[in-house]
Amino acid sequence: MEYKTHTRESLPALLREHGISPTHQRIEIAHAILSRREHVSADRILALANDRATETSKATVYNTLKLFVEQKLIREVIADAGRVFYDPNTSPHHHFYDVDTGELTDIDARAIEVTGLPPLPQGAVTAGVDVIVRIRSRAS
Amino acid sequence: MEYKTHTRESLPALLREHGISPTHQRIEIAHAILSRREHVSADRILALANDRATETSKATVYNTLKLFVEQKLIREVIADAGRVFYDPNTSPHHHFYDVDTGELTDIDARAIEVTGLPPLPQGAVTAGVDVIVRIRSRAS
DNA sequence: TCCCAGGTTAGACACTGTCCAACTCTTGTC
DNA sequence: GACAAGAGTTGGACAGTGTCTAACCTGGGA
Repeated sequence: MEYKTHTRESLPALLREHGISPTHQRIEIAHAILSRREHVSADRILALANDRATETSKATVYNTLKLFVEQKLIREVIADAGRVFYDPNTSPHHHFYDVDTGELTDIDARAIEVTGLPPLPQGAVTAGVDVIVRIRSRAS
Repeated sequence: MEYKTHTRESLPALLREHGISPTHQRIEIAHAILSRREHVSADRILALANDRATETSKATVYNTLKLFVEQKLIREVIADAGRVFYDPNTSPHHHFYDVDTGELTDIDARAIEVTGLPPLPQGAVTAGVDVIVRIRSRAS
């Protein structure tokens, strides 16, 4: 489970490797996600992308995130109702989700083993196995 | 993993067992979820509860679902961004989620084994482990 | 009967995400 | 460089899910 560090300069090449033509906006968005080890929401990415000069619209952020996910540059994590997190780490791993703070933390997939999965329904194909360990940090 | 069958007549007692005073609306809502083996969304529950004479408002449906979850009468399943499913089955189990159709299916927890969970962060308490196997049924 | 706490309600609101039609930018061709 | 065509971006309207609030109803005890 490794996070690579990316500078704005190395991003265009990375995007191209994933079949994405680099534009100003896409570089800002990629930078917002890939330059940190956190799991960020679309909301937050929109804010981060507009921290610098370039103005990036909400529509572009959503279009771009969808594109990045399709091209496997980032991953979606669904842990919370009504908010998707984007994960810069595409290697197989799972998550702790702190119900109280909304914080999402990685669990190395090599640590966890999921055994005994029943056969899939007829004609179905696995698209991914997500393990989310919900935790509470506050006494409540 | 067993589903009990509940009639409208047996529901008041069940609600009371869970510390919930039974009202017309709550019985309708409980019936909407517990009389079927499916996983229903809040949306659908609202429609089902209003199938019969009693009128039940959106606010009541949401209040009641939250109450039922707190009192462990039903369970929340977060598989899809922007929509929570409610599960009449509270015994430990996991889910297949069909990304194409939105269908949610049970996997008996006894079948699956999750081993090697790393220690929880300081002071944290497990609130549940969810395994969601995402599948695609359509060739796409 | 009256009172009161708990339960319910409509409707306004907030938030996340989608859609659309117009606009701008990039790229390839001459 | 000039141009056209396609790709990308944009604001704003819109949709779906869920929350909040303040007023209202209801039913059980004194």
